[in-house]
Amino acid sequence: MTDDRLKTSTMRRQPKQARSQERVNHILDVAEQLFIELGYEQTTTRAIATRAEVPVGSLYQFFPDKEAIVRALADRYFEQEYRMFVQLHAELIDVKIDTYVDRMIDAFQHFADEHLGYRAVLSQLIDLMTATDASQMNEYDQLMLLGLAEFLERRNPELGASRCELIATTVFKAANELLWLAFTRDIPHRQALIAETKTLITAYLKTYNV
Amino acid sequence: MTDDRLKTSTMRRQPKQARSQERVNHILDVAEQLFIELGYEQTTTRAIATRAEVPVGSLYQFFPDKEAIVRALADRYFEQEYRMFVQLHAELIDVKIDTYVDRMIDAFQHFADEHLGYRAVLSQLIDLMTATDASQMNEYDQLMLLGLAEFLERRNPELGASRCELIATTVFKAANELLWLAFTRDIPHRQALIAETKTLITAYLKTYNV
Amino acid sequence: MTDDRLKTSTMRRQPKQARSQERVNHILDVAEQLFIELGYEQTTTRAIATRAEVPVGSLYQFFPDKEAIVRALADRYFEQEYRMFVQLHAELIDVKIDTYVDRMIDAFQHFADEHLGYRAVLSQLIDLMTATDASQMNEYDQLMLLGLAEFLERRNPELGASRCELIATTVFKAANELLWLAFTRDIPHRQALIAETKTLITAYLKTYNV
Amino acid sequence: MTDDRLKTSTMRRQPKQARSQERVNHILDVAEQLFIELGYEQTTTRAIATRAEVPVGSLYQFFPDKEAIVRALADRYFEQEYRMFVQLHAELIDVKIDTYVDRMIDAFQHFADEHLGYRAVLSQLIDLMTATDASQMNEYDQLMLLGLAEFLERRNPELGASRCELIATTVFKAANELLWLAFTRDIPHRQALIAETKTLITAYLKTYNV
DNA sequence: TATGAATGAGACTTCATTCAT
DNA sequence: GATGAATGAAGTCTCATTCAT
Repeated sequence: MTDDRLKTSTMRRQPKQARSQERVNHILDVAEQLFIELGYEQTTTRAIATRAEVPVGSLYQFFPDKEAIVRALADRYFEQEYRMFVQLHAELIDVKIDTYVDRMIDAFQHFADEHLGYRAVLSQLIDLMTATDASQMNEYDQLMLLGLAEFLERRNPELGASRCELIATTVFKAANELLWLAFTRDIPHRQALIAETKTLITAYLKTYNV
Repeated sequence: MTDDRLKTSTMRRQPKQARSQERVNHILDVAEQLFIELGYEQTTTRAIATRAEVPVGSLYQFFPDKEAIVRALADRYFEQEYRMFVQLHAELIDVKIDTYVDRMIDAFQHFADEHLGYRAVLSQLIDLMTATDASQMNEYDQLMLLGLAEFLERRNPELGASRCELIATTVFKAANELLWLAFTRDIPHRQALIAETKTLITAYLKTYNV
Repeated sequence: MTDDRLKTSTMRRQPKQARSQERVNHILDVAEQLFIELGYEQTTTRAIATRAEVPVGSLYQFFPDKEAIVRALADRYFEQEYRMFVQLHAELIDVKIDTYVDRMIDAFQHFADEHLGYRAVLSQLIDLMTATDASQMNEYDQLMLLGLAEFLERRNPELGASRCELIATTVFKAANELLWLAFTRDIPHRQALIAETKTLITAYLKTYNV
Repeated sequence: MTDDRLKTSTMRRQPKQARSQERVNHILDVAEQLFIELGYEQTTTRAIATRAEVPVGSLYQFFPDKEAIVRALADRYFEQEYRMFVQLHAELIDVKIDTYVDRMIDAFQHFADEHLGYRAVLSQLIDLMTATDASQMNEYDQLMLLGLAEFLERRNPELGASRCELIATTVFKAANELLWLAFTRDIPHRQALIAETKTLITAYLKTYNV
């Protein structure tokens, strides 16, 4: 589980100076907000530039095109989420499965709570990928998945690596979807849905004695 | 659980003649294909019209605008899916839960197999709704959900109606997401993932003794 | 001063039956209303047909194209206005000029009062003519002008025919414009403006001892 | 009577550089010509752009939409006309009324002579206003009107301000209309009509001892 | 004769991206 | 490097008119 740094291959110029890095982050913040408000297609590069108070020309110095902005935004999310996971995972390495599930789900929910643009950006990212390649997970998701898989295998070595990956995938996707759904509900329903999610995942994992 | 009528409020003119109905369906088929290939925004009304070999004007005779096309497409999916569910649900009313889950999931997978545009269309629909109201489920999904909830309550009346609805929601969303994921995989992985989905759902429902 | 009948050269088919004539009039009524509400260009032939509760096809049976509708409408106005003028003119043939001006202006104002579409239609007519030929007066206006000119000449034969035509033209145009302006004002201002118009015209005509 | 600034609120971007200002003027010149030739509705933005040899995009950089072009054109006229009036009015402040009328009318006729698009543009402007608010005069016309009204009151203070405004309005409208009419006539008739206009206005004003 | 679905040219406008300054 | 005016292809949608039924 190597600790990767932010992939920046999508950026035109790696800002060397702190000042530029700030600018890039500011642009991303603005873009995130606009994507949430208007959606990707309805958000114009000019709108981003204007709201970020940078000239369009400058924006294009950091990002080769509009698509690069979503990608950079997604990268930023992935990295943060991944960091959160790695740290919590280390803390929970020895607790029993109910606790692991409980704490993890709470953590992811908390993350989503604070990153409202995540879904808007992600769904756009999926659209962009559809147009080109296919639905491959991003590197960080992959890493988290492997982290969970290893964890499961360590707990029940009989399962084998590939089976554990499958289980991890199942857990991730199911939990992820339900967490998103929870977000669209009011607080009481949200709590209930999150509790169910925990029940679902725990029941599943228990069938594998992990 | 009444058998509802095709919602056509999104259409400008309800085609009365078989000829026109055919045309509308053909337009929807073409639109579906293009949405899959290019995504909603990249698909132009002109492209739809051209590929469907109808003049744009005709297209606009049936659909007031581009958005109405996605909505009509979604309606078409929802209705078909719902019909499928109702019929199968009736057949499985008395089988044990493992079998119910097994057969249902197979059926939904089969449905998705044959309606590749479903997801592309749905995700766009979500974007459109975000712009206006919020993430409310469509009528048909709602009906299916209630169908499942009633089924659960009949099996274990102690759960109560609202709890059963929550469980049903959880099941639907989790299964749905995993099914979509399965779709992006090659056949062997897909089968494995579907099997896991069944395990997941069954384990969950068993905790409720249904 | 021959009494002309409605010019119908612009109509495709001269409705022979009373039923059709009614229909044509109804279409014109509706068109008038829509031209007032929306303007000529914004009024679609379909809108006219729909509101008139006739099929578009039928509309095109009476009018070769959209332009023909404005023309027919204008003709209708001209004829009515002309009739009004002829009758009043006969009544006033011997009164003194102040009275003539007073009564005539009141009459024209009354006419405009009851034909709100007049100006909308007329201004469109002018645009249409600009595109083709030029600003020639219509036949009925011409007839009214000659009527007034003859009247002036009879009162002061020294002026001569052509001079009287010039004076008549001046009177007509100036009065007409001010009457239209009066229309855009609220009632008190309107009354004042009409009084001024009478003063203006009377003062002018008195310089010619008519 | 302050000398007002060019109203440019209708323009998207106030061209700061001489180069851009030239471009805007050129676009307006071309638009004027096309409005004269074809009328407002028949003149397409593309046609304007093409004839002006600018890309459509550039046109839309200066004008938010087609309507803004007519408005800007009208503003240009109003301002020029107003300047002309102010200057001449100052020169004629002490002459007797016959001379004032004579010189003013000649000046307005001369202005119209050189601005053939004026009427086409104005009549469209009226249509546009009808759609929104109502027939309110533009600022410059208002200023000219007040200028004339003050002039009249100074000459005959007994009339009072509001009465003088009414007289000024009457004079303006009547003269304006006849001038436009004069334009549609050949030179000899035009001269005659203009002479009559002077007679009309002078006779009228003399009834007020100004 | 009556109908109204069908047609498709073309209108207005937007916006990602470039490049001269 | 920084700027933002310039570009023009392309998108959505309208509507007068026709013509098969």
